[in-house]
Amino acid sequence: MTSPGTPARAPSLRDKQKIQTRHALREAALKLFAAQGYDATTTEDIAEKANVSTRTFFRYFPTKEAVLFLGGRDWIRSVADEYPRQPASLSDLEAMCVAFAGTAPRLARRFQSLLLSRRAVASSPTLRGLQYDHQQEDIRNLAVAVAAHRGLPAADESCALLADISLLAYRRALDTWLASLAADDLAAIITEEFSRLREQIA
Amino acid sequence: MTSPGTPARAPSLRDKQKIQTRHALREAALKLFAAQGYDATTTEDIAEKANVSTRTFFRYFPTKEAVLFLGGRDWIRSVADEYPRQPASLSDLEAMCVAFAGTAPRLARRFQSLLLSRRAVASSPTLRGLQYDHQQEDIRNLAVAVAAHRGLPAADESCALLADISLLAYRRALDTWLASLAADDLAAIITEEFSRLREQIA
DNA sequence: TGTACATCAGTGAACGCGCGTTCACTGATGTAC
DNA sequence: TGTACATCAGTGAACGCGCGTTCACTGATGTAC
Repeated sequence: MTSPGTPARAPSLRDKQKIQTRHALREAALKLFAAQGYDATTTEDIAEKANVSTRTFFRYFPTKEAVLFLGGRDWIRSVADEYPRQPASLSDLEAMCVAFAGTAPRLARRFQSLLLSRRAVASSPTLRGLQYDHQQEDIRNLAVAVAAHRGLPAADESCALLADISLLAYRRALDTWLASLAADDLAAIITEEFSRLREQIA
Repeated sequence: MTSPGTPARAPSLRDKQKIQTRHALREAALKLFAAQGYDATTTEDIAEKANVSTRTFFRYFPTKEAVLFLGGRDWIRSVADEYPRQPASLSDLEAMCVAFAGTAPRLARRFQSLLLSRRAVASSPTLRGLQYDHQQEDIRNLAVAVAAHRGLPAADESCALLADISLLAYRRALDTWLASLAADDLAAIITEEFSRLREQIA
């Protein structure tokens, strides 16, 4: 929201410290959640690890949940952007597969933090619920991209279904990848999962 | 767990009262969650509506979450039983579709309570997380049935994927059905969703 | 460049609230004889 | 069938705990001159 009226000043020292504090809280929370579990970690623990007071925690995040950054909102956007650019010779699903595989390098760089995040989510139903919400949002966003590509004014059931299936395949690939504990060949795993998908439906 | 050593006595008055109390708590909770939301409903509210003390609530359920009965564990079992009985002339996915459609009448009878449950789940991330967990369990159970049908010793990735996709289609059908507020033709909606699935993959 | 004031990130302490537990008890139901 | 005792569902009150809020404050950073 950098409105035209607000010229982007260079970040002041204060701004940098704020960013630093926010980052420290996020990082501390992620590590603690992964290590001890979400419920076993108090906001006090997080604040302490980030070297600020509990009170400060709540100045940065309205709730304990909010400290976790689950949404890859820029990530799904890049998939949605990539999808319509695929050649018309590919089927819808093939195009989707390529679009997802294209994000693999970016994800590979976040491997460690994705692992921590996964462990954190595994520790708490609430976090699984929030992750589920993000998935639903991803489906909606991707469905809109599919609709646009098909020249439809809005996403219909079929667009949403394609998005849903594709994200399912992607999620399964991601799980396999993270469980393998090897930070490479995510793109290959994604491609494999999509072809398995075609096999099972045929 | 009716062990052979414990002959099933006729339920005593006490037993009946216990069942009744448990049922009253479940019912009260479901209605309150659907009406006011999960977080806005206290265990005290539930106990009061069920005409027992708060203390008694926790004698029946270890946590507030536990009062909701989200799992259709007998339901997924019936799908899993139905699936291998389909004629070999059907494809895996067609067989799955028929197996799911077969449970439609049973679900139609629970229409009202499913609607309430859906509204409750919509009100809280925690409940969505628990529902997600049940979905994962359903996938595993169904995958085992697929494996058995295919003569495999254990469920592999392909079995799990087929189960995952099928449940996805089923869930989408269920959503459409519940959103339509019409308690009939669930089987038709399921069949339609499965054929849409085939279209999108082809 | 230096001074005076304004802003604002961070803090401490006290508090409200709901979940879930512990303890000591009551009274209805069940059982032994 | 009737009495005496045992069991156990339900209760009230007090408490611990962690999330999240409110209030009043400090001291560092930013800005106006």
